[in-house]
Amino acid sequence: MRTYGQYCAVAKALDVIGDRWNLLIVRELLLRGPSRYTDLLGGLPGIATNLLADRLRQLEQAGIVERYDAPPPVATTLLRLTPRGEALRPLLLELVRWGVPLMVEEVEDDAFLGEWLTLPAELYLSDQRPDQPPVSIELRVGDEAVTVEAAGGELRVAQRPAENPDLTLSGPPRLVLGTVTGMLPLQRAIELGLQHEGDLAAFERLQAPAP
Amino acid sequence: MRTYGQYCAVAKALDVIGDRWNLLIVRELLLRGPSRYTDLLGGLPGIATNLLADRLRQLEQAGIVERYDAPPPVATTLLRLTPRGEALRPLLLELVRWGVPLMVEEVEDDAFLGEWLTLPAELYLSDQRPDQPPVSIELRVGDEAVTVEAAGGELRVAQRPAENPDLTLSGPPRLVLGTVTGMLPLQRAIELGLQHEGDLAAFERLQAPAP
DNA sequence: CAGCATCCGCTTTGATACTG
DNA sequence: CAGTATCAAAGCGGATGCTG
Repeated sequence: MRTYGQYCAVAKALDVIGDRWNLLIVRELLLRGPSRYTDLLGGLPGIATNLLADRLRQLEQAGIVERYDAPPPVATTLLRLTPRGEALRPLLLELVRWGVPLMVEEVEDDAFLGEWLTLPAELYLSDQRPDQPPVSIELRVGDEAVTVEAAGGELRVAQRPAENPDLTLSGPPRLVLGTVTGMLPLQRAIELGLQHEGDLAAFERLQAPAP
Repeated sequence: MRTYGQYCAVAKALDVIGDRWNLLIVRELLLRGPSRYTDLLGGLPGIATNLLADRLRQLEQAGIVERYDAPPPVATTLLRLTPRGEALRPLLLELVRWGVPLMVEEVEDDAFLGEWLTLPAELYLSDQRPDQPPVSIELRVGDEAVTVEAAGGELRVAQRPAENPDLTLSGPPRLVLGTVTGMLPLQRAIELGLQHEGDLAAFERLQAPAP
């Protein structure tokens, strides 16, 4: 393992998670939970398969990822984060917070997966009206759906279509993400082409006042 | 610039700050404030000079670092963080938080600079007794000193010797850092060779209860 | 000396092909 | 499905040279 050779906590952390792709692999495992090798490959457009194999070995040795044999219905080897790996969640959220302003730029031909909406949703949305009855909102980009549910002050974000959403927002990645993060006011996003179906007031319940 | 090509905030952030050395350069500028090129070189043991020049250009173009001409007493070009660069501080602190457990391992022949104590000090120490009169503690490793001052609920950490410290703690990096982070109880650190001079109670005022 | 640029041997990456 | 094998191209670290 290549190391910076500095007795500094930042350098030591980067020795372990600073290599290219490492934090994106952690992102995928955080978002998807236990995953098969091939699922990770699918969630990491652009990675070379030998690199993924390599990095997983590294991360396993560093105690961030572990392998285990899933019981019969699945019956294959799965990869998951250890507690030490889960402990990277706050770091990932900080990366999101700092990275979101970079998302205003054009998409060109970037890859996009709906699951990538879940971290920003967790970071920027919350239940502002715990006293009100639950609401559920579906975010749609292409054929990928993310469900955001607020109930009793709790927010739950899941990577699946909603059953009876109070509101569905759909459109290109930039508009949906911009709306979620508050970088784009809802009305402005709609003017720019964000599709909506249902009760727009449901969204206001989730949106924290601008920080 | 090499990019992951993913429309995801984590990936976009790493496109900019994920390259080797980048976050350590930000660390140095956070710790030292505006710095000359050569000072950065000194604070980054192991970096190749061409890489530093390269990365500084990158960071400048990304709006994280800026150059300016210092007025007469200095009379040279200095490098400093832009507000966008300063905004990386919470991320660096998360890296410290996650990285500190890696510091229990042996030092081997890692480089060490006293300034690297300041981020952990900020993260792990705080004024627990705002009502009491101010205290000042000096941390010493070799000939490098860091001063931690608590007064009225505020904590200030500076990279210089203290004037009239209530307490001086000195010893090898592992003992001083272990004490600051609370990984090593004070008494245990002293048994292991941490030197102290002054009022040990001053330290307890700064130490937050284990989280 | 401060602030780089150039060259060079080595390692890492990324794309593709192939295997149990 | 879950990787390994191969190889060209890019990046890295170290040394050295150039310029104000």
